[in-house]
Amino acid sequence: MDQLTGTTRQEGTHPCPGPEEAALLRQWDSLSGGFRRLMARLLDDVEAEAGVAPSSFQVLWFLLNSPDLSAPMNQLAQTLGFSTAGTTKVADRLAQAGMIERRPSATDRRVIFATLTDSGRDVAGTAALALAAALRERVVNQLGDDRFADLAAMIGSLDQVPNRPCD
Amino acid sequence: MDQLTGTTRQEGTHPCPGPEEAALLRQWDSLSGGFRRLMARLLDDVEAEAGVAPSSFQVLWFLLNSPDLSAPMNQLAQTLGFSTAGTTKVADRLAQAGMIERRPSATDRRVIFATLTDSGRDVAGTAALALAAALRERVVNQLGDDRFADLAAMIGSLDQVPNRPCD
DNA sequence: CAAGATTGAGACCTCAATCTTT
DNA sequence: AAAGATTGAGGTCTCAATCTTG
Repeated sequence: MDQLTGTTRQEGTHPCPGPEEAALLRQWDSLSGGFRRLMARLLDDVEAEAGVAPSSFQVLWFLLNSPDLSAPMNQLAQTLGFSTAGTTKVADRLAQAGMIERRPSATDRRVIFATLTDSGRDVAGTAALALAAALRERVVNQLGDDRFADLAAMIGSLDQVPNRPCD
Repeated sequence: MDQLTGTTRQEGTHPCPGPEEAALLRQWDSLSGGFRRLMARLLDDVEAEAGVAPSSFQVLWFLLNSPDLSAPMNQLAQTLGFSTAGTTKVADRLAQAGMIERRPSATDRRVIFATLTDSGRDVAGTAALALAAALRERVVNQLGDDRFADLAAMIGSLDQVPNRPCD
């Protein structure tokens, strides 16, 4: 029994997690699966009410909270967690649908600003209301306000970059 | 102000969430974003150590915990949360890589069993150990055992299907 | 050369249609 | 019919390469 890894490893056998690791992994399975299903239900609600796909909605909501209802492609990629290439194509679809417009920056001609159109503003608001309603119904009402806040705080505490040596 | 929806809706303006909804949505943004980034880091660790993609790992791990190291395609689709079509192609890749074999069922000739090969068993074990290690380092050690259990329990309580009338 | 954005090729999943078996 | 599995077409994202600007 390897004290460091918890592996039970014998000659001629396969590497395999011990009972402690197995229990941990099963917990993680239900956690990640549950979160994935929850997310899917919420986004399905949004798509049913506002007719907008998840990644598109994330862009619309970000722009709705941005000054002048616009932001450079760069920032959109960051909030989406997408590559810049993927972000370009999300923006293509939104522009094709008439929800955003592309405007080159005056100060730095490399950057392109995405700006909400009037119709994009409507869709963004409608979708946001739909998500908020679904959240209250499916999450906050089930957990209670404080446990929901605990949940958000726990995940947030895990999201700190551990690669900042000292600041 | 619409007491029911929290919308501030005036003539000639756009639908837009009020301050309460906006705060809720921002909380959700950081929650879902944090979870997504966490998941990505864990699965990157697994892929770096065992060279196996997320959906493939999920299948391998499920088979490793199944009797006779095998399960029908049907069950794989359920645990993946994929369509049966998508599951077929994940199995195609795993079979191509020599990690699983397809065996038709003796009792019901519609079903196909996916079975771990010897090499698949190795990869599954290695990947599981890698994920367990990453989980301990990035999650359990940060949160503590009980808060991690709380987290899993909260998400689990949200995962009950609300469409079961009475049982 | 580095940074921002885009393009094309490729990987992965879904939907609709199909085939086989029950 | 209905259920299990597969196929082909289509949509979405990533990677590598490219182009432009700083």
